[in-house]
Amino acid sequence: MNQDRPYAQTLSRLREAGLRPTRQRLALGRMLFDGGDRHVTAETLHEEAQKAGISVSLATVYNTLHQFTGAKLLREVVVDSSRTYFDTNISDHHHFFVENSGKLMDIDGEKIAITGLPEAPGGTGIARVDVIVRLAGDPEV
Amino acid sequence: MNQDRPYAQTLSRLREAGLRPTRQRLALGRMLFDGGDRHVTAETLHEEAQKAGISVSLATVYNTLHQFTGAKLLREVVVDSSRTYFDTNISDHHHFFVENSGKLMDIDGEKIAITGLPEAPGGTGIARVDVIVRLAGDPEV
DNA sequence: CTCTTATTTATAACTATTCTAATGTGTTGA
DNA sequence: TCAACACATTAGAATAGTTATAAATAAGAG
Repeated sequence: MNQDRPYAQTLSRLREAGLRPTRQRLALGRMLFDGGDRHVTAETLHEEAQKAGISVSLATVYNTLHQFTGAKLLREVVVDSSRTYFDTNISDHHHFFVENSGKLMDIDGEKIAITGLPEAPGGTGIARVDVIVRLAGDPEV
Repeated sequence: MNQDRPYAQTLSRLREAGLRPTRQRLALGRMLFDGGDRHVTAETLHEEAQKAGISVSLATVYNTLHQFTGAKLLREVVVDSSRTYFDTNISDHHHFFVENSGKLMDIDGEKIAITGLPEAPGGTGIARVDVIVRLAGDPEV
């Protein structure tokens, strides 16, 4: 897919977000957006970049993940108090979280319906509803 | 309530859990279980103890919170990747989380119904389902 | 009261993340 | 093209929350 213009997709996303297409952002953007939906942490993405021979500092990985999140290219997922996950799937959806391996899996937002939600307390509004289904055991995949 | 035997409730809970009723555990247990439902972090509970003139180290607060959680006297709530919250309400329920103040509020589990949950992937089982309703703005209380 | 073992404690260590200040790079426009 | 400027990247220091360590203390059994 896009063998000849491998960065075209990321490039236009960066442009729309008003982010300069630097070498680092292009490389990270491509790793994130070129496959299907992904869940990464700063550490895992940094490691992946290293292995792919891309020289990028951990600080830049953090910066980039946050900038992408601000630009709505990524979404932050809070499931574990010891790490921050970022999700390339920004559509409405929820998660399975395998507690002993730290693996996340998407659950299509349309599949799940939540009824009976109380109204937001006065002065506030609902920013988002997250459903996290915590799994015990090891998925056999 | 229990003016004359203020630690009786905590004492029996500790006994059941097989935890020695030490000065620190009794004091923390009382702070946690004597009022209504509470949401604390190690820091907030430690600070509260200090203010009440109870001498207990932060390390002990952490130990105690984890022991209480292990004994199912508390539940851990993951809503924010920078702190760990503990909830004295151990019945089935969900949460409002006010993002800018870090305040948690319970949502009765019976009020909410979730339909369409996919089955747990093979090899795993659902350990728990958490619904977090993230609120923006300031509750006018 | 004494022994044994669990508990507490101060403090060091650790981990994930953010900050800082210096260096490097993309973009603009002359 | 290239100078100049604003924006990015970087290494490493700093920070926050939490956990580990090892010595001191206190609870329970006899």
